[in-house]
Amino acid sequence: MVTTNGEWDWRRLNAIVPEPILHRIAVTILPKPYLGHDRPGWRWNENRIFTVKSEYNNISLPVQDDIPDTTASYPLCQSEVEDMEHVLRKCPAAFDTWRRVIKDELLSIFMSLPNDAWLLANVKGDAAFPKNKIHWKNPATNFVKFNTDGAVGSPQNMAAVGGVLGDSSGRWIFGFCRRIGICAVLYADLWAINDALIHSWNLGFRNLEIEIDCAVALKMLLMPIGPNKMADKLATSIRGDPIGAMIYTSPPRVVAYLVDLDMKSTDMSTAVSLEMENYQGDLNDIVQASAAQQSDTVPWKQFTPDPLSFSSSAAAMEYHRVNDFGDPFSTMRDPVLLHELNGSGSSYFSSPSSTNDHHMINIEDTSSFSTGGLDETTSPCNSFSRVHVFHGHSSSPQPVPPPPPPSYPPVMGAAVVSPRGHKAPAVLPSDMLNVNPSIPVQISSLRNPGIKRKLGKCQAKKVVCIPAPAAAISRSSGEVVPSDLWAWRKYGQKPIKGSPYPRGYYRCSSSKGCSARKQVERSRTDPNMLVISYTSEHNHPWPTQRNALAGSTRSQPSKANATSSGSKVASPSNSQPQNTAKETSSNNDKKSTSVKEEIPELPKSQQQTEDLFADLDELELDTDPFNLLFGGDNEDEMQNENHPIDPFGLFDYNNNASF
DNA sequence: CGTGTTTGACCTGCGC
DNA sequence: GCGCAGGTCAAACACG
Ligand SMILES: [Zn+2]
Repeated sequence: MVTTNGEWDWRRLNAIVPEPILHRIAVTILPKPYLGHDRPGWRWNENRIFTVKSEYNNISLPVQDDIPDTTASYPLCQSEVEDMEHVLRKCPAAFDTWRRVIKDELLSIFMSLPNDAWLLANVKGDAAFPKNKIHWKNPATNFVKFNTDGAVGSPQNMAAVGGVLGDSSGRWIFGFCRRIGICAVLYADLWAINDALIHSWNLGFRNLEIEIDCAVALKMLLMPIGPNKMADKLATSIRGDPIGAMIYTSPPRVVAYLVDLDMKSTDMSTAVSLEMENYQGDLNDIVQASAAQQSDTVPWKQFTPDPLSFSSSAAAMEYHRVNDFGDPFSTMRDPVLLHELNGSGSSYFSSPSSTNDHHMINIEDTSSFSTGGLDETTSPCNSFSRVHVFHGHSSSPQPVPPPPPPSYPPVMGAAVVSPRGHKAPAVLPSDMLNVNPSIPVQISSLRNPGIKRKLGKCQAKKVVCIPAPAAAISRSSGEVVPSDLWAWRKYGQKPIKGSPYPRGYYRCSSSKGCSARKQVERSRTDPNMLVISYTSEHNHPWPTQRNALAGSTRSQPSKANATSSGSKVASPSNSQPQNTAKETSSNNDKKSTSVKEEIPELPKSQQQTEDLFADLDELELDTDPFNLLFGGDNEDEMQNENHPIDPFGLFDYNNNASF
């Protein structure tokens, strides 16, 4: 079940192990040479050696096991008291949350309220206890800070991790997210920290502050290092191939908007703080989107990870360069295309893009695909086209050139981590970062300006390749084109010769005189990829108010069934009911109310494998424990308080690679 | 009623 | 000029 490389043999596992188990296996660390050999141990004793005393303690005291179950919720503390009050209030873990949320001067009163009054105050969102906002706190000068988070979603405990890297002035540097499989929140948090450390290392940052929101994970990481300590085991061994990784080296859509505000603002401090306050929610979105979206990248289905990247900074670009040879994820088996788009700030497509990377891709069947505007030579989408890089404007601390990967056995357990809200900057000496050079990522930002673009009328056309949202694919019919900050209105759909998938035509609907257009179609060579072609520029800023959802068609016109056979525009999906995907997300709140655009569906045969992940999109709803805690009250509060324009209320994150 | 999609008809450019 | 293919228009329809 393990390959010669010491990794899970997904081909064999896939044949005999049910999918839920595969998800759990995915987050299970295989023995590594530098971690020592696995050996059986007595779980009830700290040194893993069986003693009668330990067994007596085990059977006589209801003490929680110190190794969290990978499927159940982890024990927040070792307290024997497990009544409601303890769980909600007095448990150190719960208290830590309240301490961060409730204003300091009211905390003692809040915690001493009688149970019913306390509950009532929470349920009603009592104004007597205004909640703190959780702020981004900039790291110390010359430091960068990684804000990491792990989330576990409702179906099957599918977990995802994400992180956002910012510099001491609050600028976005980098972000990532990926789905890791099935595990507990604690494991997800640890994975997130692991990923953050690796990314930081590869970006060349050595003065790193990590902020996590999981006190238990922090506690584990700070445990003394010992051969049999759980902290050592976990902190030094949580690593492995990413399942589906998304890398953001420039702010995704929404954050980019705030970065744009930042650039236009004369009050830098205000703008920056606005920007960073959104990182919190954005991170959640990233994590959740990762869980929901990247389901086609699980290792047992597709033996390659699936990173996406949005580059803005020199540091990030350097990262890509570095990743060509030194990244811990470099064992990814398939080359990854880095599709690069010119642009700056909000104007992602402000200049003609001719920087497609043809160094690492295989262009298949070019001739048959290049029948229209979406010429394959201008849209290098194929099965390897997974990475997109956007040049942004945000500056970042110049990273030191990444040294060669350290030799084993470095120890990560000593990394200084601060719980969210605590300022505990710490230097991570290079030898404390454990980077596994056997798992590099093949991401490249090589430019090839020599590629000539075939343009219709000397009109700049920018082509983006993005992975189609898996959740949408899984549905039996209508799919969802990932929305971006712009409002698009579909005005046509045509079958394209040589491609089984029709092309959708969209124009900007937020401004009447705007000539911006976009075309969306599936890549013929990789149906999991969407080719989005943008034409013309918007002549207006981003819409700050989303149009009403009215008009979003949820069913076909009745005559479609009768006439589709003879229709010149008949598409393979038109006769299918198209309501499932939309209605699934329609019960979500503001995050999913953006305009959805229908895109051609996959053939039935390809849908079947995707159906296994049909429920993953529900991860978007309930994975944020913070929202669960406050029932959305806090979200409204945040919007009203400090966000003159709240992109999170306008745009969803079904896919954040759509610009 | 405003906004959006669907879809047949129409327009345009291109090759022959 | 003709046919083809891609792009656009706009009427009909859907939805809240
Ligand atoms: Zn526009």
